[in-house]
Amino acid sequence: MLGDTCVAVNPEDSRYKHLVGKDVMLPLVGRRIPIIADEYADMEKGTGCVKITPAHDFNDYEVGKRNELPMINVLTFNADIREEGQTFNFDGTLNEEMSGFIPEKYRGMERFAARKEIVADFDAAGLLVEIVENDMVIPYGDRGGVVIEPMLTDQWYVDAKTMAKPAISAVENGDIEFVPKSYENMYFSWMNNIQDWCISRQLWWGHRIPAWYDDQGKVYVAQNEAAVREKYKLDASVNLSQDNDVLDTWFSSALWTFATQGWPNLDDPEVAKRLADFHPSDVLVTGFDIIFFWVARMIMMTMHFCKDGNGKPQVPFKTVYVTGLIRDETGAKMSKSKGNVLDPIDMIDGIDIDGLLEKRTGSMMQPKDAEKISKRTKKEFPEGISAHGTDALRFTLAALASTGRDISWDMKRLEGYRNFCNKIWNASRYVMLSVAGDDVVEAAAENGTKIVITDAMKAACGAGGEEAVLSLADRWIISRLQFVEAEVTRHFDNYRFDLAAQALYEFIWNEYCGWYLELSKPVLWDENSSVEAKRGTLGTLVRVLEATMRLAHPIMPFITEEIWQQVKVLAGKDGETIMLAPYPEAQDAFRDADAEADIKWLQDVITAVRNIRGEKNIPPSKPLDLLFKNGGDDDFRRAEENQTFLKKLAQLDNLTWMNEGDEEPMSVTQLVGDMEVLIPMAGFIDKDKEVERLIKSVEKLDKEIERVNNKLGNPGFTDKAPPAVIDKEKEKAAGFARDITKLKDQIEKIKAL
RNA sequence: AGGACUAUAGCUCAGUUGGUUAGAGCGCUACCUUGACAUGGUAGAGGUCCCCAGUUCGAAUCUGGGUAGUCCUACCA
Repeated sequence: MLGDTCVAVNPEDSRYKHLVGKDVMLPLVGRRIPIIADEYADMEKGTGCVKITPAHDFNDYEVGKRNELPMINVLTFNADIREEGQTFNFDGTLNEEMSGFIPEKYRGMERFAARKEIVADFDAAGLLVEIVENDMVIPYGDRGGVVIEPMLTDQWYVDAKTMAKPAISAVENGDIEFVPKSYENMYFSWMNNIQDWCISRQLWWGHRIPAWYDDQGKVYVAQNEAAVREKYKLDASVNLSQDNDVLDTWFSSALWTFATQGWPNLDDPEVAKRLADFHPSDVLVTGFDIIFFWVARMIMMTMHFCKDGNGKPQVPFKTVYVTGLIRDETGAKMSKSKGNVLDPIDMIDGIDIDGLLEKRTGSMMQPKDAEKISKRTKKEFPEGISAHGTDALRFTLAALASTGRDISWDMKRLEGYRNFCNKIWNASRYVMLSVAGDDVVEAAAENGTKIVITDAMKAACGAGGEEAVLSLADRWIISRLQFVEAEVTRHFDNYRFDLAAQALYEFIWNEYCGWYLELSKPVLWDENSSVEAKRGTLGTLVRVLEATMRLAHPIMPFITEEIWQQVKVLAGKDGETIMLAPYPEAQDAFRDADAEADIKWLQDVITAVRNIRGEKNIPPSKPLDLLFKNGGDDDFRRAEENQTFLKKLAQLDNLTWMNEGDEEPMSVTQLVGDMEVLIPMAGFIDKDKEVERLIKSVEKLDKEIERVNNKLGNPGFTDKAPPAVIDKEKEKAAGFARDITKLKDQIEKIKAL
């Protein structure tokens, strides 16, 4: 009421049209104020008339500016009523005409008391018609918890619209790229609607505003006081005092890429060189929630202050990699007051439940919150958090970092990747056991020392280039290593840390540990293997492990360094640390499509046998006989060449190739390509169950073949689809048909037995 | 209110420009103390790709509408 400078009605409001342009007398203060028409007044609300207080309300401020109304500041910095209102024109200059008079009884009064008093005085004067409940959202201060009152103050502003223009085009023309790209929309929508930026803050911590005032309040701006005196030719007789305000933290932060290199001391040759070398920088990694606050401001400020040799504005960085936020297991944002914050250190080192409770509730201001949080914490982590290690945490973050989405933290994933670290460690243990022998490895483990690498060990691995023969498995894993190297590199290049992590996981666990280590055993444990063959396998074990450690190092720095230090010499490498070792690069010369195809066949046969064991509940310890049937030349060759591998990994006694017309014993069958794998099971087989199992497979294939045939029978498909797609479908159909024929044969045979 | 994003297995998530029998890890089931590892091994079950319509020979994928959720911005005399 004390600061009102007009009454607004809606221009469409027929009730009040005739009053627009007239004045009313503001009660209590006796101020004469105009009635104006402004669409801000809502005809539906209340009387449809609303009083306007431009100095103490955001909306009213806008109305005031639109209608060029004066503004009257009636509050002190304590939010008490002033002795007299300060009256300004809409452009901020002092207003001499409108009175800022405040009745004596309100002067110096606390704001809420004054409000009550004014309502009471309205009532007493017979001016109060009714009091209506009105729900509204009022902003409260974070720190003090009191209602925030907008008011007029002097502040420093940056003309953001002007600065935004080059910053927008830098992203439009690709000088700066967001990853993922979709965040560019967010950036544009912010930059295109940018408001002038208030950069002054009333805090004690920060860069002080470089503005000085003389005793008359006249303002001078320059880099420092001496510069001010020189620039404005002020001698020592003029008293100068610097503005007490400091710069917005984002203003200071926006200087980061160049200020850290020594800007603005460009005359210093070292600073100039640093800027030339390191500016613009490459990649900024940040959360999407500060694209507005920081990223946009950095781009604007840098392009304003930094120019290249031709005067073209420099960007601060070329790529902005935007991460998601880590949320808790229920998807809620982590916050202290909710008590759902997980400290990375606790996941690395572990913490007991008491320590965790103390951490989460120790500094709570509200005791009732503390109780809730401690209950929740006890339920979620009854035993506290166990130690998982740095590498596991880092790997988990990489694996979960798919682009453009938040991460709901999953402790189970962390456990899985801790197990992965353990797996790697044990694989390296197997390699060292194979190279150095049990006694040496165990002695070293007991003493906590490294295994001393002898010349004999090096020679056993072929580290000096001694003659070696590679097994099929050796050639296969070397070929697969090329593949994973290329994959991981590609994913890193695309900022797909999740896919890089997945490729590493898949290769190390399934291919290297799951298959290759097992395939190395028949060679290493066979007394009849030649020295060269053993050297080939040992050398491959060691070299692939060494390269894999370098490949995984960015995501698991510690365990890879530890293992690398042990195996580097065996792999013929040297160097102080894995950190300085070159990153692996795939080499086409080491790719071996034949070896990959052969091993694929081997895996399929072994899996087929294991499948039969699983289905029929035959323990792995019981050796079986295996019959091959209907294979081609490749099948025959592969079976011949890989007898040792097959016997060891599938636990087989005899391998027999069936010829046309041979009597077929009662067997369980699996298909491997065109070939059939048979396990004779006279006496153990349940005829009905086996038939049932086979019928189920046939039914599944029938469905597939029906689908494919429908497709192929559709002229729309055969006319319009690309030939490659059609061929693929035809091939599929033929394959299904072959399989069905074989399975049906098998069903007949079993039924006939 | 305006804008953006998300929806795929019980859970956490992949699925590149439309053509896969829709994948991974965890969890689940059965079996296994085989000389790296039970923080392990082998095999397996589990999906109306939120709903509706459209485009197309063909849609988890593209378009429109709807539902649910998350976030940002603004405002509510």
